[in-house]
Amino acid sequence: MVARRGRRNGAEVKLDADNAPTAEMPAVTGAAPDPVRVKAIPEAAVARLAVYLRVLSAMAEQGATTVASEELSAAAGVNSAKLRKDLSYLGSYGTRGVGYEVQVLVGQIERTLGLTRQHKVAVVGIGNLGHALANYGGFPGRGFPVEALFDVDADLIGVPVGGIPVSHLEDIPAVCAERGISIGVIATPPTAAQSVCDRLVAGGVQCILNFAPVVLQVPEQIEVRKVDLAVELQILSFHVARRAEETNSSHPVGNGMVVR
Amino acid sequence: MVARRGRRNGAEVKLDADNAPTAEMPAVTGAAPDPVRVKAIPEAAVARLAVYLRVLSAMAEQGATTVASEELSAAAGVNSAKLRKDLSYLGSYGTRGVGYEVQVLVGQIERTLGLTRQHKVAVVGIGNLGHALANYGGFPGRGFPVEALFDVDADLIGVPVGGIPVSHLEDIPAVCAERGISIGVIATPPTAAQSVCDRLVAGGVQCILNFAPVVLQVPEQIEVRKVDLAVELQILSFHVARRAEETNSSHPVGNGMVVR
DNA sequence: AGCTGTGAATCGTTTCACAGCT
DNA sequence: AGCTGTGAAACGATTCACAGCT
Repeated sequence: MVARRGRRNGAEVKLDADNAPTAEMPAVTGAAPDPVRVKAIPEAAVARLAVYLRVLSAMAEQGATTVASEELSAAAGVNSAKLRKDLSYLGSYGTRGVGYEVQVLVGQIERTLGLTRQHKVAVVGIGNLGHALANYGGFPGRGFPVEALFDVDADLIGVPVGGIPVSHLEDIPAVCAERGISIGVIATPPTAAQSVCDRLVAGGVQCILNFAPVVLQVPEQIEVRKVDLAVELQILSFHVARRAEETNSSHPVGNGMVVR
Repeated sequence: MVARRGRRNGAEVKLDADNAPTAEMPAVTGAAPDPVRVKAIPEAAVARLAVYLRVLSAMAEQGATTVASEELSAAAGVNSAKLRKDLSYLGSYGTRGVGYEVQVLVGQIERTLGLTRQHKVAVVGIGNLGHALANYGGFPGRGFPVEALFDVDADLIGVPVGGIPVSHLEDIPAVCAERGISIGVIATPPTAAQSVCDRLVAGGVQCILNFAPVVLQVPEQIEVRKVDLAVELQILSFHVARRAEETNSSHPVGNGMVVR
């Protein structure tokens, strides 16, 4: 079966934990009533689960009780094989010949994504973007209440935005710790981002969502996700350029970029 | 290495025989005078090029003239092998034994990403987020000037935001066509997003950056990128949950009551 | 008859490791 | 001696295709 190959000789050995994406390993759990443990879900699948969840919630609201992979996948913009594979990471919650029960799926995805508890959010940098984020007022569906706001601007300190008074950057560690913030959102100018990040970490936040265009340095147990407007636009720009090049496939060179 | 490239990076037709379980034929059949195209840059690499570009620009500002892969990769948060591979897609612009010339690299990346020309942007939905985006005033480094704003709200029509007067959603096609908008940014509530998207497409935009939590349906030549706050937070939530599970690996924690 | 769940094949990305140039 | 450029190996994600359940 899974042949395991040695590695030549190099640094770093990544302890090959056997997580074949589909294997029924005899979990070491004793007589656990609930098969919760098992294999890791691929990162890419996690992102899609969040999308499925939204689509399913919408369907539930419209009274759907069951849904087939074909239908759900179409609504989520993926193909059905991928959808089924993704859902299979959760366990077997579908009914062959029928489909999935919407409510069951919603529950399982919420459990898997850790949405059965709240995650308090702090927003740092109350400029245009931070303001917008703060006013979102408890991001999506209640699970992510914004409970702290920070900025450097003296004129803003104490002013409530979306119901929460703004505190000073220096108080990040204390306030985050005190309020039990678990997610920090950085919406500051790039120059301030790293120091803000350090303070958030000092305050005990576990994850950071970074809107500032900088690569943050964090201790390895902290999870960081980055949303970068400039990068998104530049990727789009690349595609426009590529399309233009393709359409008038007349000037293949001009600048010396050639076949490899 | 005779890999043959399909036309497009994403979609592309399958010309694969969908039968013989183990039979495999030397793919590529009638090779027409297929022009040898420039090797396409992997999608994943494109996103990183944008990051390298920013880092390089910062280095240039501080007077650096050359940089080695080790240094640049560290600053960009990737490893050096990946960096070198990514840069190799642009061509050979480094000097063995020395490194890369910062200015040369900046120029090549800009050219590759299509940043040598401007891409006019329209922002639709002037709520909190749209307002923030509009005020960015010509996104990153001058290459993406915001030149049109739209909303449904009658109170907003005509009011200038960040220097540009807001127009009505209905005028999207006409205004976009007239001003030569190439990128549309959707910052509306989810319910409006698809219709806005259709109008942007009608107005001739080639790419869409979608902040609304919906899966957009677009003609295949339109490139869409999505930025989804809820999804980002839920991914972070997943990691918090997984870490918690790992730390206390024994207790599935009963069954949390929920919130959502 | 229909649809899920999943091994196996395929495809894309990352990493290794070293030849080749400076 | 040092650093790039790159085949090839390893890894990871997606798609195929069908066995197995309802």
